[in-house]
Amino acid sequence: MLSALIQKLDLFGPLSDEARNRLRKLPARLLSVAPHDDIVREKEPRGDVRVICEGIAARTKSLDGGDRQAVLGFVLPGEVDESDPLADALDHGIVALSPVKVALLARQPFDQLLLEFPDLARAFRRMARLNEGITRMWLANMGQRAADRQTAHLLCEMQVRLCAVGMGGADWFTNPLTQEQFANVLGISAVHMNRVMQHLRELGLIRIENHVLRFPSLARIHEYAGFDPAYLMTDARVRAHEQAAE
Amino acid sequence: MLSALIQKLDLFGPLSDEARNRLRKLPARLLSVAPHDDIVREKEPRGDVRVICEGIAARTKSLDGGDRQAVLGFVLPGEVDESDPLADALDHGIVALSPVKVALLARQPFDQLLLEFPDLARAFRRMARLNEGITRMWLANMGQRAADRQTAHLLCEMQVRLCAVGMGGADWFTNPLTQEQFANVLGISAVHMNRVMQHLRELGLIRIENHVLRFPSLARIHEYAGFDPAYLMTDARVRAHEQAAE
DNA sequence: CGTCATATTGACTTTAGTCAATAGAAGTGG
DNA sequence: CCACTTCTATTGACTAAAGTCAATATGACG
Repeated sequence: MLSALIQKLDLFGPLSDEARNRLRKLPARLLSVAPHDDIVREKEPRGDVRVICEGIAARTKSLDGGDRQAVLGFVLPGEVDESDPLADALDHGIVALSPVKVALLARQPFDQLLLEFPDLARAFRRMARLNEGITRMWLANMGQRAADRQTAHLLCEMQVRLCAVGMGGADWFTNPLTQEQFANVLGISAVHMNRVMQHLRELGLIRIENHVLRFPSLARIHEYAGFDPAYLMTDARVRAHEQAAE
Repeated sequence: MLSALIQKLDLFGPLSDEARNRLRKLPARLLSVAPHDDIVREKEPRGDVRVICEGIAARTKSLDGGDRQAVLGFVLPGEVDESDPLADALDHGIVALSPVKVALLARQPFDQLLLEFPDLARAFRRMARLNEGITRMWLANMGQRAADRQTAHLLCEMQVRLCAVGMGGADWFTNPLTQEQFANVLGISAVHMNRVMQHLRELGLIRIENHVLRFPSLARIHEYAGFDPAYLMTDARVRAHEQAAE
């Protein structure tokens, strides 16, 4: 049930077998959530630790008394509801974007485990730090540039991240989002999102068949988007992993 | 020299006198930086810890090979260059927005001090967490809403934060930024920024004399901006402080 | 007094939003 | 498997927001 989490943590600092086993044995319940439903409501008092096992969710913050819902980032399989599992509370909500399976881990034994295994706590902190970097990149990407560049950048990021959780390959990924959801993430209208997608297709930067989004040329869309995957730390994590394997 | 830092840390978790003294005695140099000059360059290898003592700086990320420079957040007096002082490196630069005085603390003794005084480390972590919350709020605020609301929101935030470092009062602050800098922060053009400012003045939401920006009615601009100061944790910090004083 | 940075204005272009309608795809019950 | 509903994608026409270019004030300061 927690294999996605364990696999991901492992990339951030190899876990001992014992930590791994203890994590696996934590009291947990599995929950299915339909797209558009809340996984954690904003301002909800801190409860169980939520681990996304399957599907994709988004961190959201509602504005203007609920009129708009800003998307702060994605939560992918293997990630937890709080960027820092030791934080007091969540200042934002989490909503399912696709059908999602969530594991609920009892808070108390979880916290206990982090105290017992500093390596585990460290892996979580690193994961949190990666997410902060991604948030900063989103902030830089959005608001500063034209919608088509933003979109291209987002797609590049999704390719790398979804690839890491088995939802894609070297130049493609299985797209879990509707255009309306993309629009919401970037804060633009759905109509405009549609036109941007067409534009990217006309430029030959993306191709879509079924729900597979493919980049005819990685180099070209990276260039167009100004995308440098360094901030996703894929390399560093792979390196860490390889070291661990030795 | 480090009084701003110590005062701020104190709000996040009262420091022992010893921690305070040791912090004060760290090997340090003081540096003056002119507006527009770099305090930390992006991708610069990790060096001394920089503490802003006076003035205001911004975290920035350059896009499209240096054409644009996105602003990720402010660094105010008492804050350090890295949100988490234990992080490996900085994924962004820091540039002075006004004349700034920076203290450079030798990295090694600083790290050592954090290990010796877990309370100190904890205060830094809390400060980092606050900054993450602010970044998320910026992400939500920008990109989603019209420029005049964004601007109003930013001004509300600045009032609270600058007030906390002695650059303002209950309904005003000494504005350290030019309109061009504001425009850059919000990712809009300087011309549009100017028109937005005029609009806010016409609405009676702000008033400017010399470099003092005043809100004729806190309630009205908060309402207009959809601003809720909770994310700045001013209350929590004040409470923590009061408890400490007992 | 002259110079430089900052703020302001006007005219015009581009980007994105809104409204409304239509076309396609996917899913459901019979 | 088909008819039907519903969600998703697409299009056109029009409006509003923001950018760009260029000129002109306004102010701070040596």
